[in-house]
Amino acid sequence: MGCMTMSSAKINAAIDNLKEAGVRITPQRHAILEHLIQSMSHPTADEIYKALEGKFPNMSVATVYNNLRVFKEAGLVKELTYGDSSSRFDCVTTDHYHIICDSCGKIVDFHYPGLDEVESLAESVTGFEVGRHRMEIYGVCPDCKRKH
Amino acid sequence: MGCMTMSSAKINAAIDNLKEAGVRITPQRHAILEHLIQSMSHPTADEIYKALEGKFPNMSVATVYNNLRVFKEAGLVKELTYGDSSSRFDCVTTDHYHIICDSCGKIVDFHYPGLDEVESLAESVTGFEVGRHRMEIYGVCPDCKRKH
DNA sequence: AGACTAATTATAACGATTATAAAGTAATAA
DNA sequence: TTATTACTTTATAATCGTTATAATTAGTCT
Repeated sequence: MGCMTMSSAKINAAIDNLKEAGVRITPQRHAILEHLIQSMSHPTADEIYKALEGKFPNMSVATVYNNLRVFKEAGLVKELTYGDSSSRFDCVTTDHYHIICDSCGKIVDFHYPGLDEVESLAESVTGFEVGRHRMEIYGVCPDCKRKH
Repeated sequence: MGCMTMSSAKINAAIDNLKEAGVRITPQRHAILEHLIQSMSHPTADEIYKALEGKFPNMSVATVYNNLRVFKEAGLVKELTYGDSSSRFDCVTTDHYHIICDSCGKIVDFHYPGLDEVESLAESVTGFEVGRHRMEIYGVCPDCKRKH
């Protein structure tokens, strides 16, 4: 099974998901979703907008934002908010964390079993009812290490 | 030893720290630092600005931002960037994490030994040279639980 | 005091995101 | 099929946090 085939399977699954939620699949939505799934990066709204302006010369940047919100509400996409100016968007597949290069900004996924222990400690110490957590690791990626 | 005394000890320590780094202690800087240390919250730049406009009716919001940057560079203050619009600022005392209420936005500190294991796993899996990490836990605080 | 440097102020600019209103498109009902 | 309705996109303006700029003020050092 080739790479493109896997991508289109993911796209189809996502589209079915949206249809069930009563969301119309417009050409723009399809393209944004496709771009999110096929690009291995974690693009900003503007990057998506620019990547698709060839296919959709008249698409508005508001359409990108609107539909990213729709996808978020459907649980298909997560918004990643780091310190820098603009949000990045990540297709929700399996749970994973991100490690971010301080030097070039590259974001790499990595898996870790979970941090239930931290959550339950926080719960008992603070009295909160814990729902979720976020974690990012920062460092220098192999490429940037080599360059220094 | 009363609470005010402890606060002023912290303020003095912070001021000594800045002086050693060659930073002038202006009245504005003193007030911003004092507010950051004494307020138990994690204020935004605008909240600091508004809190001090009684004492400094002519202070510019740029002064708040400028000095928060100075404090950050001196290692006295950490900028907290969550998904919402504006950054929050936290005096660096001891290492701690934050737990945030999804309902009212309250931020509570909590301590946890550390997540060295996660860092070293990430390092070996990704080839990054890991420097630090951030983590936040989200949930519903006791007050908001009661209200529902 | 005089010269130099740093800090503050007021204001304008910037950039990401959101709101608005008009026009287009698809779904549904008569 | 046509009319009605709701949804979507587009273009544009507005908003808001933050940063840059230039002028003024204040502190430091001979």
